[in-house]
Amino acid sequence: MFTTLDDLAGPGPLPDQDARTRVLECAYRLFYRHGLRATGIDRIIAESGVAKASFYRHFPTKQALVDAYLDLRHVRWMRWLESRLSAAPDARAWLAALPDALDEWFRAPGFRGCAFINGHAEAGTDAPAMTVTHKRELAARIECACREAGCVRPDEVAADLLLAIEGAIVRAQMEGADAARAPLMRAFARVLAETA
Amino acid sequence: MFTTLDDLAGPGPLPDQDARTRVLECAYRLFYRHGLRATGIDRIIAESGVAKASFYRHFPTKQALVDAYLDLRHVRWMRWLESRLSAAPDARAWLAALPDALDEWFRAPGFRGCAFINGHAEAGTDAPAMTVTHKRELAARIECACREAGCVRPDEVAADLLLAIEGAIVRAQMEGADAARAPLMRAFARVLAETA
DNA sequence: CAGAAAAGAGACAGATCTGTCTACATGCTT
DNA sequence: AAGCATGTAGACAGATCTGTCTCTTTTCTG
Repeated sequence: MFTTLDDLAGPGPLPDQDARTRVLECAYRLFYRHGLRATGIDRIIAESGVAKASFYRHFPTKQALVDAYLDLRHVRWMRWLESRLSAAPDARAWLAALPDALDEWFRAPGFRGCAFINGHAEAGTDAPAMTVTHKRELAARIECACREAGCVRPDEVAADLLLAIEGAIVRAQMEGADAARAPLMRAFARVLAETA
Repeated sequence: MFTTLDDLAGPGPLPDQDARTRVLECAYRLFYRHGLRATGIDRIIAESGVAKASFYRHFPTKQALVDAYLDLRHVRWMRWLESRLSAAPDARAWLAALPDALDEWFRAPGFRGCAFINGHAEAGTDAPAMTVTHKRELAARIECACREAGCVRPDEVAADLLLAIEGAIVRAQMEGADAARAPLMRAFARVLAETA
């Protein structure tokens, strides 16, 4: 079982899956690519080849579909990360390999930043809860690795690494992967050099 | 002439300014607060107290208004930054004072992240040019300070600082100013400690 | 086989959005 | 005084968006 960036991007066309899956996978692509507000229900219905009644049977409102999309994105992204770093022999190597994994993500075709940062930015007031939940779970995962690696202040180290990660995502989204790679590497090197 | 965060927020109600100013100031607040797509022309027209024909006389399309908003935001933000850091005696102090200035911004009422990151995130494909222009001008300004401060590789130092800044903006937007402050300070301290 | 659940196809409603248009008032300039 | 730019007020068009509803067909299950 190998999880790649393609899995993160979602499967291709789904000829004979059930309606809910087709809708969700279609929304998964369109929401990430074009944004939440820019993607209308009608378009999702048309491109997923599903009847309108079927859509509203599974997702009572658009917001419900947005939430399901963010949930799925969170699960896939975390799974991709774990899979991508599963070769690391210990927590220290896991942390050290993070920048390379992110750089791969930044270079993936169709990369358009973090779905949760983008969703949060778009929502204005009252952003979906999953946008911040995702970041907290990522922070918790990193902090766990820091603790395992024997850092003296794993919470601070994790916060520092997360700051660099968020910055790299934004830089890669706006200026391309090359603009993010070296600064992210140096930031990680500096932070991890300070700790045990 | 003193530029404060209030100036960055824009003036209050404008009873008897010309129509264009009222529209632009109203858009300035609504676009930042609620996002570009979420803010309709009709609402801007209603809240600015301007006739529809007057609006379209000054801004032929909504996109033109968005561009004018981003231009104005860029000018005000850069002016605010320069004013806020004008007390720094030299470039090194200017760089060292940057995190405190940003922290003030993060704590300002109504702070909702960077208008250009948000605008870029919302736009999906073909984001407004100003979103990336703003970041390039900020990067250029920081690099200039690094050069003035005698950094050996001002471009690299500036890229590292900008990465931390972007990360801090996103962290402050999603988790609040407290989550961004300490990591940003440490990131700056580390980067600047390495250079002359 | 019979009934129920799920799905397809599409009309429809009501709201909203961008943008155009007409009609009229005000003030400035020539 | 005449002309013109600017402003207000609001109807209107055409598109789009979310969500509801009806009717028919397929598919699963008891």
